[in-house]
Amino acid sequence: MREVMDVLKALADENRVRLLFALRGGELCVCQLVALLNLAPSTVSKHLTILRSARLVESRKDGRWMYYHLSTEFRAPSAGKLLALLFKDMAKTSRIAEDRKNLKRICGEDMGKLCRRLFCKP
Amino acid sequence: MREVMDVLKALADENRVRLLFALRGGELCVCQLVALLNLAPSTVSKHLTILRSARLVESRKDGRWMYYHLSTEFRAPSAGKLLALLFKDMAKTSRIAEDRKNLKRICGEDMGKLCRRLFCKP
DNA sequence: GTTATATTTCGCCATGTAACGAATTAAAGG
DNA sequence: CCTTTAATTCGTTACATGGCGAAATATAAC
Repeated sequence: MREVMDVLKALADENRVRLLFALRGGELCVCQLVALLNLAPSTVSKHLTILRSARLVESRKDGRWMYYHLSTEFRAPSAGKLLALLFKDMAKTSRIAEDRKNLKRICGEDMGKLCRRLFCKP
Repeated sequence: MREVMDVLKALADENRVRLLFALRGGELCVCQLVALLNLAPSTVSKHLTILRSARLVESRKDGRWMYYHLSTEFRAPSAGKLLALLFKDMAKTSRIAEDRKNLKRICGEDMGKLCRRLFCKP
């Protein structure tokens, strides 16, 4: 029961659901996810840790950058199917549509500049 | 997004998931659900309210008794499928197995006695 | 109508969680 | 090496949530 509850608890926060949606298109760097949610890096990092503990995402380090992607294999049985269902349901909500638009712009930006911007938020 | 998040938040508590499981077999009276979870009646009532706001359960009043059952139609798209998936995943966890056993016993008991027991917990 | 009974609502407390900024770690680049 | 930079961990704060018991509500039984 613990494992499934971890998944359900991980899905109970809107920002984490937005992260999962963003990652549907492929792996993304933490700085891009920070730009998307417009939250403090430390906050986003914590959310990603929670998603990873629930086995919903995996990470890969490339130099200074950390990339996150959706888990290919889920320990919790059929969490993948659950996500697929969720994605289908929510794909058309306004917030997700907005995110998709923003993400397109963010992915077009230079990642160096993006990161520099992260550290001088007033 | 709000509607789906309501469902996900409702599913993020173990006791509420246990309630949903218990209701799979058909409608149950509040007092039976209280006996199952072994929590204060007010607490169980609150959980049921949350499940109802998420449109996961519906209620029916019969005299003094209030019966709850799983929603037949879910406002949040495919919440039903989501539940089905969940049920399939968790049916074999020990806690749920234990609940199933207890519920069988509880349903055999006289409901009047059950209710009387609720109000003299030390 | 008064009492008993089943459930819910309310007020409270303890714990959990999301957010931030500061400090820390890890890897490049000078 | 020392600095810069990307990400995480830590410490704190504010707010959400789960739990209880007491009071309120609604219905049946007397």
